[in-house]
Amino acid sequence: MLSILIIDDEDDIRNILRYSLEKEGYIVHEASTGKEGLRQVEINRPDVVVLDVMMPDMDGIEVCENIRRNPDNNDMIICMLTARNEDYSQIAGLEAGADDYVSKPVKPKVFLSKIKALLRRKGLVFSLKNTTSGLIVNRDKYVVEKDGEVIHLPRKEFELLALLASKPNNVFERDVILETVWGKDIVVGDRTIDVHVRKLREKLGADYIITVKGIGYKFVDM
Amino acid sequence: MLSILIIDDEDDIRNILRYSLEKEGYIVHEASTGKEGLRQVEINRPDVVVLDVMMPDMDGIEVCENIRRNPDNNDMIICMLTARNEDYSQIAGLEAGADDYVSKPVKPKVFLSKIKALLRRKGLVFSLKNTTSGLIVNRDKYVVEKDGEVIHLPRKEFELLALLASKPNNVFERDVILETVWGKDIVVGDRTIDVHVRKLREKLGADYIITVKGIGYKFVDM
DNA sequence: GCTCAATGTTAATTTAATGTTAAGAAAATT
DNA sequence: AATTTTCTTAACATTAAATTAACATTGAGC
Repeated sequence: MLSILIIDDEDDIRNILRYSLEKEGYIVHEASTGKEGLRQVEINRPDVVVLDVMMPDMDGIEVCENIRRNPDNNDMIICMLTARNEDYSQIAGLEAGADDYVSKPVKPKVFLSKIKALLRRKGLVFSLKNTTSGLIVNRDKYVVEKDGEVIHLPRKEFELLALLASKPNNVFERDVILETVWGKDIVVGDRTIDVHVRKLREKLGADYIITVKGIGYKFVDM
Repeated sequence: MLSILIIDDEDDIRNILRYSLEKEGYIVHEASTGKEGLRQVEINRPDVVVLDVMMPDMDGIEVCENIRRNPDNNDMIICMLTARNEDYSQIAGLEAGADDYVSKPVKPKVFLSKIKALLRRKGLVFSLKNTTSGLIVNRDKYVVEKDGEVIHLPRKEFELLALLASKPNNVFERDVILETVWGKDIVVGDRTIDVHVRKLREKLGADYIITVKGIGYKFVDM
């Protein structure tokens, strides 16, 4: 599961970001000062750090440089929050080792798409784990791990499972599944999805995928 | 009744969307240019604006910003139409204040479910959460939660409950229920609604649904 | 307290949606 | 090109869900 650390002194911002991120299934940690942020970086080793440039105790740039000073944190994605039109801090931030910046006021949707884009660039996206069910969908290796056992899945089956598992317990309508896994204007027969679901059920063993008749399918996380 | 304004220079697109939307009972207005669109926004004050990004006279982004510039339009839902894979315009659109985007070619069904989802999110339709009664109608998961217990409901039962619970204590006439849950020109026997109500009562336990003899039913929120 | 139309109840029936299978196209691999 | 793997289709089976129909009960208005 991907974890994200938010370092910002404003409670409101932290809450907004936490809300958006958690809704998408990320694990969120918070820090309200630069110092506390650095501590958490070492403790929690987040995949992404969202970092406000302007903070009372320590400049975001400084925090960023501090994080980068440790080579172990090379893979950590750092995204700066800057006040609108602060050209200088954006450049300084990137110079200090940030991967991207988002200007305030933060719009959740924009923010999320940036985060996702960054994760995608780093190849981290969708390495998502469904903790309770013990199933890991590993996009890097294009493989699913079930209790240590590695299950290879063909593309379509993998994409289908990845989609369903991206939001456990969420029902995906057949339309949506078709659009996402098969593509916008690809027309396939009525039974195609079912056959793929069948194969997934066969390979995964337990009843991870539930039919919601008349609507679609969902991946259940118990 | 909910009204929707379509701003797009392509006649075909407008016609397709108009058709889908009107079939669902929305009031549809059209504009073929950005300028005309802005005029109609002020005149008709639609609940939803569907906006093409690429238009000859005025960029969709620009139109979007124009709409948002007026705070009265804050609640207006803006949905962008973008060409396939135009990541940039999607993000730009969201930045400009759009709520969501649909990529072309537009599939009516997908389009409709997005519009409905947006309306739902804005609380314009089906607010779906019945606080006092401790019953949550969760459309994403397509289940009803009662004190933590999840109850799966078949489609018609779910839609029926969702409708009734969308306005607690409001009486829905049988006509209206039929039209909404079953559809405009579907004819079913006299007892069909009753049977569904019976099943809901059975599954939900308490008397959430009250009969108003001669009129219809209502969901009571105690 | 009758009456009757409206609604409740039940179980059988019908329908629509999905499950299953195997065969043969398509794509990848070799 | 040959082989293997993956994907799609089509025919048929199965099941959940929706509907009906027959009969029971209710309650508003007389």
